[in-house]
Amino acid sequence: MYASLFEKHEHKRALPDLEGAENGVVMRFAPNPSGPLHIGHARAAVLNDAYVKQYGGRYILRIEDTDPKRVDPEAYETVREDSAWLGLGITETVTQSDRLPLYYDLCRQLIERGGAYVCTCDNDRFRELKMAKTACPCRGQAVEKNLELWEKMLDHTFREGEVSVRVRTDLNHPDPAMRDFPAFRILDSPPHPQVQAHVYPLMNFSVVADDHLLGVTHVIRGKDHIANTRRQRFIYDHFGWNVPVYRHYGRMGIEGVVLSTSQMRLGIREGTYTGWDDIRLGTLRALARRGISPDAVRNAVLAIGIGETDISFSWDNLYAENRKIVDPVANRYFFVPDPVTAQIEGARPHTAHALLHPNDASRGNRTLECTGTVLVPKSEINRDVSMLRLKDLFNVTIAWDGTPPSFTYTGDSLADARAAKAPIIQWLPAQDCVPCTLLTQEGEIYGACEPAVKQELGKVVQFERVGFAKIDAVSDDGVMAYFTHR
RNA sequence: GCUGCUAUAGUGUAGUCCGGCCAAUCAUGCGGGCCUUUCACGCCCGCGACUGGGGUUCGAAUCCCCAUAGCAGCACCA
Repeated sequence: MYASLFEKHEHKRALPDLEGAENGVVMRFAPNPSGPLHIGHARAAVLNDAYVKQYGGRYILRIEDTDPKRVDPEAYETVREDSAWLGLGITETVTQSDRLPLYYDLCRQLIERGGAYVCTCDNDRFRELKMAKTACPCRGQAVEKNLELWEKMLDHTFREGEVSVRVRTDLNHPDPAMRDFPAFRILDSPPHPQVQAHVYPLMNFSVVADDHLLGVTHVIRGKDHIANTRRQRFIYDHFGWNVPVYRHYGRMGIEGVVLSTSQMRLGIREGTYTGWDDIRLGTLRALARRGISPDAVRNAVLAIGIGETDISFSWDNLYAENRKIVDPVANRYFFVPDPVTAQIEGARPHTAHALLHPNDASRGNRTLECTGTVLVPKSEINRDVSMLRLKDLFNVTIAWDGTPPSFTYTGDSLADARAAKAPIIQWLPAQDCVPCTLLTQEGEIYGACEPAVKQELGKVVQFERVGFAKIDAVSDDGVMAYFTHR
């Protein structure tokens, strides 16, 4: 199922080859369970996914929840749902908080190998020493002493902030970030929602442990991890493990939406946003609600690729991808924004038959009964126009002999309208239409649409001459739709 | 400040490793036209870039040096 889809993309946009991937790969997508996935996550998720699909292998969803401060209990499920929406070919899911004993065991081994020591120095003090390239007193402790202290960490002898496990690296390393970085710390609060613990690995340790244990062969991640990759290298070397192949893509600037989880959460709590799928947010749920297809997100992200340069995400490109997907399937309807009522003199009852899709007559058509009074967009009625063509219906002249202007039927001929260069506009029978609110990122547009739109709940339609819209809710009061894009 | 990375049109991207086939690819965007009872789709035409300066070479987007700009990291976050 995915194969055919993928080949279609692969035909046009091949990702660069990964070295050592010929016999298949094991890759992973490793988000924090702190909230729903957003476009930034989608890049990591889709890129890794694409390579697994290209070379074959396993794709691990690894939920990285080793900092209880950054865990939202609901996000475990949210992350899975969003991953599924994106169409990721996840073959297995692991959660780091389930694996604490594994990390503890490896930590003991690392200490035994002399690759780590337990440090009881004050944080600021250690920092000073680190900057001065000098060893702290703990660094010279015997392995036995370190093991003893490690046991005391585990048995609650120490409290938060009093002790940490450090990886022995190179104190003379030119980059201070490399020097004896921490691997474990104690966190007494808040409690972890998933597990009872107080000793937690830092990301650099748990990532190495899991990448090794799970057999990860290739890692594609953002360049904010370049320093971590170098740090993690020290741990691999202590254990003598094989290092995966890494690729670091550049920073992606995304304008116009909120991406910060804390900002989103705050806004939702305060009522600024309606929820995680508020269309002003950059979450995948928000995109879905607006009618962006997951394949459009995939294609847009794959087109960006794994370049190391910093880029700005292009909504235009995403919309173009989405339009390719949605245009062939979206039914067309009339939506009249900011409507004015026009009574048309001399109009006998007409029935309009408009195609549901202009390029596919087999989909059938919709019928609109005009009895003489119609709704038209206010923006189309101005003194520059003397004649209008109501699309699929007939022609009307406008006379500005008073306020409001008067409308008169002037025949059915499309050719006449063309000759007069009359604008062809959408309209609705005044007696047979429903209120419709179109929600855009800029604000709400009030109007009316065809009653048949109610049957498109959950789908993307095209409001002719307005743009694509996702039908979000229908009720006796009318229709709520989200503007997707033009 | 220290450590490192990157630099092709408005945006994204190909080409850079192994210099000539690149007066630079594709997509998107924008402008114009055709088609069309939508300002959608489709088709055609056009606009638009190798950060700057040196050097090597018969020849440089591609190699070297310098400059500039941007970014990342320097957390008991991931």
